[in-house]
Amino acid sequence: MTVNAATTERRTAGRGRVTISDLAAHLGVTKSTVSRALNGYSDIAEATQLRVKRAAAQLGYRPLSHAQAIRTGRSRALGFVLQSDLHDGYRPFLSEFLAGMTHAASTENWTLTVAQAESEDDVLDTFERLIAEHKVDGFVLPRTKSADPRIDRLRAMDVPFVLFGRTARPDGCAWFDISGETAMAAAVARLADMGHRRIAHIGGAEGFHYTRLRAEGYRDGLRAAGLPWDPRLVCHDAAGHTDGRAAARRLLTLDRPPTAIVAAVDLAALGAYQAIAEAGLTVGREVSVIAYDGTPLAAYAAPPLTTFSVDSRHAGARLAALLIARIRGAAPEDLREVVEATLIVRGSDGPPVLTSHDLGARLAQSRAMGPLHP
Amino acid sequence: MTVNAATTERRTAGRGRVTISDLAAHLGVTKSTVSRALNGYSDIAEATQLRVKRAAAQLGYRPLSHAQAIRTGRSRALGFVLQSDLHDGYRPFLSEFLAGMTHAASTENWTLTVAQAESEDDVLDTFERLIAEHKVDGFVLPRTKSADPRIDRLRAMDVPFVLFGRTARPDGCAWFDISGETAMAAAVARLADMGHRRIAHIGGAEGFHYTRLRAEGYRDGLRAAGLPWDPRLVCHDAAGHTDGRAAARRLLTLDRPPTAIVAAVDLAALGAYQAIAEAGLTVGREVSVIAYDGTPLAAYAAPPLTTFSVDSRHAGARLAALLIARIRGAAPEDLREVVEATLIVRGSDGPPVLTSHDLGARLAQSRAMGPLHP
DNA sequence: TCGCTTGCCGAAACCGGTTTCGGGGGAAAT
DNA sequence: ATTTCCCCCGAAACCGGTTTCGGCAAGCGA
Repeated sequence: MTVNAATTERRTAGRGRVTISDLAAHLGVTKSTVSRALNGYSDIAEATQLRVKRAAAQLGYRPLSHAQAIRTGRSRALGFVLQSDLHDGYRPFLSEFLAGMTHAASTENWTLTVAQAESEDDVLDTFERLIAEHKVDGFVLPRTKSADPRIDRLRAMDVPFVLFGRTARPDGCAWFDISGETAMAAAVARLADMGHRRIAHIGGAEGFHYTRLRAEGYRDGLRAAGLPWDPRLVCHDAAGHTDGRAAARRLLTLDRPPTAIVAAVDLAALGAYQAIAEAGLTVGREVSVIAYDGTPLAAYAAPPLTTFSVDSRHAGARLAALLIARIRGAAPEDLREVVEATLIVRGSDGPPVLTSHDLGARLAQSRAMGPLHP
Repeated sequence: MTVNAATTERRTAGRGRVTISDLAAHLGVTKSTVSRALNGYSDIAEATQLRVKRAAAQLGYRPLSHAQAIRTGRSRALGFVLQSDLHDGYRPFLSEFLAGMTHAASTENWTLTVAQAESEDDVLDTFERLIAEHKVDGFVLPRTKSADPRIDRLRAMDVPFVLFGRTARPDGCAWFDISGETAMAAAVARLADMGHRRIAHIGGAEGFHYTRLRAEGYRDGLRAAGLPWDPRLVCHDAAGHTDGRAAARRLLTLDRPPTAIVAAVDLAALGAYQAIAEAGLTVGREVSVIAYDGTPLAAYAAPPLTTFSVDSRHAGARLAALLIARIRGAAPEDLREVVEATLIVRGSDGPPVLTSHDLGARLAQSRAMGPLHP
């Protein structure tokens, strides 16, 4: 205290921030002691650790992550790169998702840096750059594909990452996901219970693993209900509104059309709405629809869409926590979580008012009389 | 070259990155020379600067922004904090906006770090924290209010910032904005040209400056068309679908109801759609609707919504560029841009099929007969 | 009593940059 | 020919942390 009185006088320049040297001088120890005490090194006496930590809290000392990074190579930053050539630019959940990630990150005093890339190759380059410049310590990968080049690259670079979603070759991967397969199966079960016998599936964009899982869930649901799987009832690669409309149009020209549709994504379902209306039918009566995503606007469709809601904010928060754990060295096998989506029952599903046979007849008749004479 | 041969041998450890020392050794100069050459100091000979820059490019040297930050206090990072208690959680443009910001930032080798706060006070605390820890050098402020506490705080802290939107007291502020006022005025002009004489306005959420500007634009449009401004025709504080529906319901109970509605936001317009349908009317015939935002889903409403589209990506890019310029010392008065929105004509507007008087009579009659007998 | 281990902490190097200071050397001035 | 000035650049300190190394003192057994 007496010896260090002079150095204690040294005023902190930068914005009044208290540095590790200030803290050390205040305590009458060296900054190396402070550093090791705060980082919990065992060669610092328990009592000293407590004293240092208490003083740090009291003086409001927070280490500069940049300064740490230069020595440790770790910047306490999570990376998130969004790929903007993915044509389904509609992401109402991004805001919630980011909020979850940054909230969870900030509780550990980590930050989130987001980058952007034009193409898949550009994403990989961005990974390289961000890692080379130590700007981030790991990545959260949204929208995982069954075969995902990003995973291969990060694995090769030995850079920590976590998936939002699952993938075909899961070795070395940590993830958080929402079970689209059980949701789709539950949707089929619900419709079968209502009396539907012809239930179609409009699948999501090809390549993404969730599309595969949801299609499997649809199949599982049929099997559990004792219904046959008919390839004519499943449509592939419907990413958006237009695709969904086209898919539903095709389904309604079938000899034995479906009386219910389970869509992998809300947007496709909303497209199907339009096709159903064009055919002179009413959603929720002649044709039931259940979808997945919980898009807010779907609540205002006519009729309001019955859909599975996902908690994007919670997903973001879990992913951030998992990634931090992964960076700290946890094994990826221990960092895998899958939760259930929750069904929001609204007005687009109900018992069939027509059998598939009668529905087919009615559609054939209206086609013969022209679309404007139902 | 001969003297430094030994030091040149020193292998780079960290991930094979080339450091300033590597580059200096390679060139046979000191790292101070390299640093000043790359930063364009005038006390380095032109020829040397060229030689250093060439070698840096060739060897792929990129300074570690952390290492720079510790001395300069600048981290080459833009801050963006999203406030998650803003109930209008629907932000389909966030993805585009972020893409624009990060793209522009990365061309200057800057990054974007996003944070999150639960409340307005929390936002201010987050500002303090991010600045104190030198994590960002400035902020982009979305959704500016007429009186915005964030602006006051950042002004007081003397931290650079730019607004997405304008504000009531613009001194010291830089901004990028899209002119909602001219858009609203153009909408009124368009409708007046079609023959509408009673044109209503459904205003946006109270407090946000864009709401005020769009309301002014509506008024300007009326004045230019020689139409009177009637307070009964303007609704306030409609942030979302529900508010928009309520507002339109009220408008349709007026003695002389509007034959056209200009909505400040798409969501409110979509709510109005529902109220119009409930009243047994058809959007685009008895009641025209023009809105603002360019929400993608509005293209699939029935009828497709005529609306003003904003280029969120461009906005993000410009804001990033402006903020970087601001941080580098440009005067805020020189960093103000306002661009026009572009009208997307779809199916929700057209000449009135009924006068306001006749429409009022018809609505009164259907109210008397009950809502189910139009 | 002595030597040896062990616990605890200080001194100093280090990370990768930036910035200050000072001096060598060539050109212009005397 | 000498002085002066200025152009360049090297040497070293510095930013705020982390980590290595070594040494002092207390505790232990012999």
